[in-house]
Amino acid sequence: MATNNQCCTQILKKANLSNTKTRQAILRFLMENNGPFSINEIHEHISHCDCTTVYRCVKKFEEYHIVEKCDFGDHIARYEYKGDHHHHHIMCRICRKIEIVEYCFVKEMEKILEKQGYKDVSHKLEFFGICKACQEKA
Amino acid sequence: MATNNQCCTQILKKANLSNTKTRQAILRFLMENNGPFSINEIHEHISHCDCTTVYRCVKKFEEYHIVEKCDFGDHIARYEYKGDHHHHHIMCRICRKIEIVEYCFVKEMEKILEKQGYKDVSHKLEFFGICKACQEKA
DNA sequence: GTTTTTGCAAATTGTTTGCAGACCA
DNA sequence: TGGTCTGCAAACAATTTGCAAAAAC
Repeated sequence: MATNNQCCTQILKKANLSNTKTRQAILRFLMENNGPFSINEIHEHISHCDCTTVYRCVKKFEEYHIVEKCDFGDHIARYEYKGDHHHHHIMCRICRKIEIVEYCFVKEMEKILEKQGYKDVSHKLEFFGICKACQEKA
Repeated sequence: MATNNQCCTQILKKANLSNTKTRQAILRFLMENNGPFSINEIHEHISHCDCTTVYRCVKKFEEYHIVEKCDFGDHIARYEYKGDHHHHHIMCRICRKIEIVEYCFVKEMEKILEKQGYKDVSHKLEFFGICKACQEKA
């Protein structure tokens, strides 16, 4: 516990973010539990803290690349501690439970997930970049 | 024009959806213009029709697999006519312009998109399925 | 003529903003 | 002490819902 708090402090310090109790609590929650969490899920696990603060903190964390925002197309932003290894997620279309997917090629992954017991697997893949026009403007 | 309307009528009939002017107009707009469009974009191109109706129509269309919902993580749902060929999209992080991506392997695709002039290409890939627990409940 | 769809207004939900007081450096 | 962070309330924006009138079958 002490070690985890120290770890959070280090991360915040490294990013030049001030080290408040709330920020520590949020960051620690995200570090100790893997998988993306909604603002409400984070809020429920942090004692005495306003939802607004959670919004503001995770936004700051995202800005400093400490956490990553995930989007599953249900209008709910979810945030995940950005560990060192690249992975994707699978969400159950019914219960919304999220699990981690380690593999990294699309069609093959779908097959593997089906072998693991998921039914009707599909995926959403979107790319983001900066287009030529915007590069020239900048 | 007449042909397109006939085509829309056929699609609606096939899905057992009643064939109203508004539905025809929305479907036709989506069929004639490729790429995903937001509710507002659709609404702007349809004459004399309420936004609510657009929401309701595209939802129905989605339910009947006539259109597909796309999500780029900006809290705006976009809908695209579901043609026969599988593809993905790339959105400029700055101007939000969306283009179609034909290739289908992630890391390779990023490289190809960079060669085409996009900068800082990244992607979001999420899977959806029905988990074992939910299969058993059903 | 019955059912479905539409338009309008109001409600809902996730998220953001403004401001005064509390906390951190 | 000076600047940043937090809590609260109010604002916002995308989407949904309720209901009566209009259109489709």
